[in-house]
Amino acid sequence: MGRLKEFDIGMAVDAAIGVFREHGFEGTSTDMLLKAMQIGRQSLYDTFGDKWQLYCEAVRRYSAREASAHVAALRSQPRAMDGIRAMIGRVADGAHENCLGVGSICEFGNSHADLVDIHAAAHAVISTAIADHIRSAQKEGDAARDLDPEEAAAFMTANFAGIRIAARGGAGPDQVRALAALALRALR
Amino acid sequence: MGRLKEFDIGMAVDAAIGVFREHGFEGTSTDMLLKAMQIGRQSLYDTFGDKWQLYCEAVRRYSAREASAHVAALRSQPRAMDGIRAMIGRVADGAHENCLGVGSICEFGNSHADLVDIHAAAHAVISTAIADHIRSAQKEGDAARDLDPEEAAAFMTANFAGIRIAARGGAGPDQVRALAALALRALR
DNA sequence: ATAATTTTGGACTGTTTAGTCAAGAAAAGG
DNA sequence: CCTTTTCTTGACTAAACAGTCCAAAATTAT
Repeated sequence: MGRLKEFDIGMAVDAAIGVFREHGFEGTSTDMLLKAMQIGRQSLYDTFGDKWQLYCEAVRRYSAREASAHVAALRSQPRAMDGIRAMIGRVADGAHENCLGVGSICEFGNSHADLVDIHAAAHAVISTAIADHIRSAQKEGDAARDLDPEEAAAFMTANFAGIRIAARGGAGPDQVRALAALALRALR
Repeated sequence: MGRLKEFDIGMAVDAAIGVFREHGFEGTSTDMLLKAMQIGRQSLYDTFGDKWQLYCEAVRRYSAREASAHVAALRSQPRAMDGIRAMIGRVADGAHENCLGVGSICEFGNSHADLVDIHAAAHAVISTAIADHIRSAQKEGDAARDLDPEEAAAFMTANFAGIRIAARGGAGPDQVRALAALALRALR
């Protein structure tokens, strides 16, 4: 049944994620990818098809992981509002590293169907989880009753992007934390 | 004293802005620029130096115009908080078109000194204008007293980016307006 | 007019790009 | 052990890339 792959595909995609999130799709050459992934040229094309498919795979893996981390942070606290605080705190703490999701949307918008699907899937997971937590927080008396949970969830995810871009633009940890605090303020 | 330029430099830069804001720097080829700007190759290099300098010029022009528009919206209303509302409303209304400032930060972060300076200049204008208006709104009783005006201003600009990315990611006009309303909510 | 100066357009260059080809190396199944 | 399948390596290709060169055209100042 033939030879086995010498490299771990997950690891290779992770390395590709590292390059793409820093330089975007257009700013990344195949040579950069090969060096970072530590694989040969043909291995890349055999395994992933072409640069675009590898990019999609990277965005997919990144988004899925990011979505799980968001949800995990949400559920890490017994009180719903504390979970929301933990989630946005996690975003603030990691904001110094560029986000592949934001970069991908910024670079391509919704002009590529396959990419749109990937983003939509991750966004659905995150949004519904946040909306649920907003509803719980409303019941627990920590969030305003007049908030629309879906709108509030969209507001949170928009603020993730805003915080990350602020950080990429040079905002320091204190400023980033202040942004997170103000975003939470809109919920009460 | 030699021949005069046949094209208007401002117009040409505007055309370049249109291409750059849609495709980013790396995603734009010189041929795309020449076609959009309707000038010859040599004219581009004589007038602007190279692709990077043209890009910087485009970002500079775009940022300056955007900053003026923000400030104008702020000052369009007698009451400070109404000005803030008008400003974020303007962002929401134009969010369907991609922002070159956001795109530029997303693509290059703060890794290029010249670009950092351009962003810093525009950001300073906008931030101080917003902070001033927050202070006025506090005096007029429309904004919470415990807000730090600089933090609140940074929060607003971060939300501009968040709103624009949400729109680029597919959010419709209603969703975008909801995001703007929630951002304002954090101020009171 | 004419000379000086500058723009302009097109051809050109060397490099980098994404992607392919072909031959050899390695390992699983029989 | 040997065949078959797959992976790996490096050379290769054709196109796109940013940027340059040069001669012709155009316009102002003298």
